[in-house]
Amino acid sequence: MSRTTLADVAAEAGVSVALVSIVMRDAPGASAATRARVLEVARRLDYQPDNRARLLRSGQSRLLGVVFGVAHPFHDDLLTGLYDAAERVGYELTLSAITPRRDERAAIAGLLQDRCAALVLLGPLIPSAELATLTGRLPVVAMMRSVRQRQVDVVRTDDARGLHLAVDHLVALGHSRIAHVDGGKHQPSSADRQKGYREAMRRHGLEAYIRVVGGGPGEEDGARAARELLTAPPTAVTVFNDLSAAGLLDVLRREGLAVPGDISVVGYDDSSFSSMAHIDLTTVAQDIETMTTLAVARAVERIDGAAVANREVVIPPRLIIRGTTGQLD
Amino acid sequence: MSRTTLADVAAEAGVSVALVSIVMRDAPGASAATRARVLEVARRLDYQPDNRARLLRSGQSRLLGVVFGVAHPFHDDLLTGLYDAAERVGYELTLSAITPRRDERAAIAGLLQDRCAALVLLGPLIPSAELATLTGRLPVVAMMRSVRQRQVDVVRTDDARGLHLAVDHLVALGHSRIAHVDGGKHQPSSADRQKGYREAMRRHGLEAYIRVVGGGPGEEDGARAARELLTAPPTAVTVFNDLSAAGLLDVLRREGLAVPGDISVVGYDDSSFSSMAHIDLTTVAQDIETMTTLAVARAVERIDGAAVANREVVIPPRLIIRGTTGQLD
DNA sequence: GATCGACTCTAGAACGTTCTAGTAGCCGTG
DNA sequence: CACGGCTACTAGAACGTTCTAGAGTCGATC
Repeated sequence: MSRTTLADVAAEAGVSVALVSIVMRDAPGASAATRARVLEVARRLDYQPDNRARLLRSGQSRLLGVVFGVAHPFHDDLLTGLYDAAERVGYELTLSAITPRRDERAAIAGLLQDRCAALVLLGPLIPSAELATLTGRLPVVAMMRSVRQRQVDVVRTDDARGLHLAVDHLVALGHSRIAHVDGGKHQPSSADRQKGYREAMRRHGLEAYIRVVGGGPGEEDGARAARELLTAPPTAVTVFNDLSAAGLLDVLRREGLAVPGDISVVGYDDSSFSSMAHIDLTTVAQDIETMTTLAVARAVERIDGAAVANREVVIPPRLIIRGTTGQLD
Repeated sequence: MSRTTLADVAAEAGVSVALVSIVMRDAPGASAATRARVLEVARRLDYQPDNRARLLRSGQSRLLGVVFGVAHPFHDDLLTGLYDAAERVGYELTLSAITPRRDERAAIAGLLQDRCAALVLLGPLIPSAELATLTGRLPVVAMMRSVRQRQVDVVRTDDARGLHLAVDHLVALGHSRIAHVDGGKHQPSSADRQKGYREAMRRHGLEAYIRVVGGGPGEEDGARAARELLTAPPTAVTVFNDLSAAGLLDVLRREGLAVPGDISVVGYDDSSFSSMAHIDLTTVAQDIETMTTLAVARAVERIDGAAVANREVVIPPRLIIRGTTGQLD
């Protein structure tokens, strides 16, 4: 388990440590001949650069810390996009997970001592004041949540507009008794989505039909909401997210309601599983590629000390019409 | 964005750098009085230790690299357990994800230059020879997959036995026409589970009823298998994993089959979503806590250079009986 | 043939920490 | 009072890298 270092390679190749460093970094200052020879020796000795020493010396880490939650399938989709975006700009990602027994604060603390250059938080739940104090130490980009504090950058979907799209679509199909399953008070984007729902209903003159049932981010929350709805089923329902919608769908179908025959359902997120044939959920898509690209770009701008014009970027959502919504008879 | 270092704290507190280091590490060699004073100054200057420098100097990194796949919900459950287990033995975790555009090799390469002390791989797909070469550099523990090469440690569930449990349970309920939905040739544990199914069927004298349909690890694979089964439905089916079982269940129910009335279904993994009321899946549980604890323990033993008696640890599974299996009329 | 510039290379300091080897003071013991 | 053995502390090297400053070499230019 002995690590070969620059010094080993240098000794073997008969050159200085500095020169080997130059070659490994592909920096100018070495002849083609020695470059080849050093590379050959490095390969032979199975040299692996030590990132830690490298970052320690060079000061800047080209490393983004990402906090995600194991309970959120949609976070997996975002991680995929973040890896792509980071690679494009030459950054690495370090991940820190939130688990049932490891909260957001612990996840963030883990990243802080890794000296990453900036933090990207997926739907952070901690108070925004706390996020603001973090910015004293490094740039912070919050995704999928708005933050009042001016120091924190935000990249999010226009969630109110997302629910406008959903309600408009349902109204166009002839629905008026449209309910909304909420995301619960712990979900940052929950309020915006509910607000969007209410606005859209009012705009269509349907305030009399406004009905919000308590829910949450998980499948079981949707299932619970479905049972509550069944007491007096509406003809359509918009749901906080896809996972919750999946739970709701399952209960509805099991109780013998046809979707979309008896009731139409719209989810939110366009999680990768929502497109699968057997779910086939009409949903509001967050533009993952744009969001992740912008979040990474924003983090890098801050790291580079660039001036940032609009600290809050709001991306328009897209309605994806699939099989869970249909014309009202 | 200026980070305060040990030297800053030392200067402010009027002591040496070494003493501050002692205090921060909670090591013996400082009086209670100075300890308190130094801690106070550190807090006031908002000192954060630099993990990189710390690890660089102390040689051993107390850091485990974990490779997981964003497409596998069960991996999220394992991550949860791994975090717990690592914390108990005083190790940290660095995660590296496999995404649709970032393969296992890339994920591993990312961890290697972080100089983590060992690698824990969740159901690795790369050839075992390649895993073996990795062990030249650092200890490697593969979970949920057997590896012939002697250098690689393995912690896995006794998958064959898992399917024995499932088949035994179904037979006890009166079933004989029991089919198995496979995990596909890319899933390492697929072969063991299929083998277990065949053995158990034979043991019960049911070889005539053996029927294996092609599947895979995802929800859509299960849905596809369900459509294939529908041509001549068996009375029970064992499925490669829970995710696939969920897809299968959905298609079956949609086609009007009652579960477990017309057909019983057994999953595998006991993923967190399988216990939810609306899925309520009978399944073979992998013992997450034991597996993750042992995987971490094994990694640590190797790091410490301890001799390892049995390099392959096989954990017995447990059958969790829920609502998708029932007596055959 | 001296001077310049480009090119290749090297010595040694730095990054922020831990570790080794020590120094100084103090107390108890014979 | 010399000695040993604590306790509290410190100087300085070390970890593996990058970076700065500069030293040689060589050919071209004046």
